[in-house]
Amino acid sequence: MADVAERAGVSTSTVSRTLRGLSTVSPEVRARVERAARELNFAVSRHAASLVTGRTCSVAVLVPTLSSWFVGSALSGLALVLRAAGMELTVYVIPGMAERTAFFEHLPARRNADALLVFSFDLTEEETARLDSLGMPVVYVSQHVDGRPSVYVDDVAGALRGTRHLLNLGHRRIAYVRTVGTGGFSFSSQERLVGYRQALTEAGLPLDDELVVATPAGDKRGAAEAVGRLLGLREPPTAVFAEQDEVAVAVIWTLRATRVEVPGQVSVAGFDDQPVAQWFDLTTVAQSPSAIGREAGALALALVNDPGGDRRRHVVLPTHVIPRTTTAPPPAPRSAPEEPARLP
Amino acid sequence: MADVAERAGVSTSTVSRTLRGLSTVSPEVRARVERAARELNFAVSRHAASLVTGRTCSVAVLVPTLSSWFVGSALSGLALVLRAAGMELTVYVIPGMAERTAFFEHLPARRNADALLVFSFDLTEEETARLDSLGMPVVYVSQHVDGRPSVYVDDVAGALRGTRHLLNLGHRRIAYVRTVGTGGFSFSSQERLVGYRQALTEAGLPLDDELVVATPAGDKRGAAEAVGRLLGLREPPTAVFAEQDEVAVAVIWTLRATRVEVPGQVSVAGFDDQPVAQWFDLTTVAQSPSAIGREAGALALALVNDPGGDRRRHVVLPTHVIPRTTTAPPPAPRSAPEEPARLP
DNA sequence: GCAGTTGATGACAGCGCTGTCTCACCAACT
DNA sequence: AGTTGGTGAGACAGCGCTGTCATCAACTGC
Repeated sequence: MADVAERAGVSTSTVSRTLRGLSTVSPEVRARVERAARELNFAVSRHAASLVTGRTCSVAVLVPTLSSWFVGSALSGLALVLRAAGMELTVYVIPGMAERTAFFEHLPARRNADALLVFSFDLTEEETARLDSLGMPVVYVSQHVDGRPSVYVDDVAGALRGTRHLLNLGHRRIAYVRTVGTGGFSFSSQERLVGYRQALTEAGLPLDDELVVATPAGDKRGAAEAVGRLLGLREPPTAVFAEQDEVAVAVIWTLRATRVEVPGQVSVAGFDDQPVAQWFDLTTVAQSPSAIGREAGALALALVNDPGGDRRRHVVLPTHVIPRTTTAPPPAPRSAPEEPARLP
Repeated sequence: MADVAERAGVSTSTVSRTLRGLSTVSPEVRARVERAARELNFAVSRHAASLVTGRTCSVAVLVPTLSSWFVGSALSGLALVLRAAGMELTVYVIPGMAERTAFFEHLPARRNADALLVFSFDLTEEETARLDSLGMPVVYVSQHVDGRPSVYVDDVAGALRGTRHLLNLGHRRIAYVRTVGTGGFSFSSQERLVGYRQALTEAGLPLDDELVVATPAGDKRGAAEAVGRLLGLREPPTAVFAEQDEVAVAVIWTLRATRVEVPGQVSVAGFDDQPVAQWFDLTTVAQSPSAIGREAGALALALVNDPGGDRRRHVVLPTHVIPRTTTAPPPAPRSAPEEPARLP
């Protein structure tokens, strides 16, 4: 910076003022400084600046992985908002328990970021308390944490609407496929199941536990097993609502491999509207992870700029059903199809 | 840090030494300092430290998006290596041309990272020259840049092997589906096409331009058109090699919707081994983006620690064919199937 | 027993900025 | 002419660390 000052024939103070866009610099001087800075390829060191200002101009995020559609999309949205605000994005990836423990013990984000966004962990009380001690705004993404700022989609309403869509088509036996074993990465499964049940109750239908099966996400064999169980029921379902698109796709795959027509004999709907849903032309409940990222970013920035802001604010994002071609009215006869396999 | 020093009854120098794990601290003092630091919830400010050491302990990456399987997986691998080295990860997302121009004009990573990893952009000469001026190691990921460290998979060999797999099954009319319009995000399409051609030439087959069609990635309609063109040929292909799994899946989808059996009538192979390939049981050429990320991270760290290291080093990663159930020998008669649609 | 050596610790400058205080200068007043 | 107020610019301390040097005690060996 001293070099720039010398070249422009001013003091470092003036260079600093110019580069930060402060108003008390005359146009001629400003031009001189800017030219000198460009010629010397000068960029201020954020680190040195943050030492004085106490602001790091960067936001940290804690994510369980980077290779998931949800996290990737949300971070893309977040990055957009941050760039607009001149903030950088630092990512802490915590794939397992060991890393998680280490993170919460050392809290490396402390003093190295202006805010922290925590993605989809089922945090313990201790962990949230630990984050409180960070002394910076912490925004919880895709999870509700009481009394702390959170951003998430309305999973209950989404599953409710998705199930209603199937009910409106005339289905009365609607199965629900849960996912299990996502390893601390909370996928709101509880909420979505609640929405499903609510829709059935609303329609005056009984809650049949036989119709709720579970499978590990992204595991074809698990899905096949779950589907087999459903088809083997005395009164098999005419529709399946899957907690995630990935599972819905696996279900469709299995059904078609078993020569069960989708949607002719069984309708299938998913939740998320991942890209794969479009390839499969899958009826699904769409959420927008990039909107979640944007909202979370905006909330974090607001809290950074106004530390006295309301830290109990929750942002709940909507979902909407996208009807595509994997759902249709149930087969006309409505007799229990003991023999589900028959070709057209 | 002064607080910790006071509490432990030592000087700040000793605290610094202890917390950095330097050896010249007696065990008793070390224990005292560590306890004091824990009690006060103290963590050194990387920013202040970097001001003195000149090292930021963070690595920057430049990516076109975060919501792609490849980038996400590679970053996960990278994050792993960086965490092991105590480095942080700062992400610059450059989704469009405007952001790209701004990035290369201001080079915000300057002095704020120890190294930069550039993902899959088709950089101009000017842009690489600009990055050279950064004064820090720059590693190019998933692209070859002459004279600069690069990490990428051997796309030519991959496509060669993938095509050979189809040849070995007995196919002689093998189509290639390229992707277009990925907007500055280089997907090595040229190299893969080269490998495909090489395999055909090797087998003594002619290069028929009719058999090479293009479609936008992830666009079902484009894929349908491309498939339509192939099926409409006087002598349609018995196998399709797609540049990416996404495209392969779209091709299969279209084929099956047109009542063409896969792999009965037409075999389809992809490239990447994305998760969707497993759901479809798609034969594909597997690459490991997380290995790319790990290698790139390791290379960057090596260059940071040894600035005199060989900056011309290229790391080329292997691929391997995963035969699954979308490829099979061509239909026996080998007559030109004028009427491709027929059910079993 | 004393110079030389080793090991543990403290004092202090300074990394590259920013915020505050100060000052020179000029226009617009009494 | 003298005073005031406002504006643009410079001087300087200090943010929180680290690296260097100085210090001092406890040894070592002749």
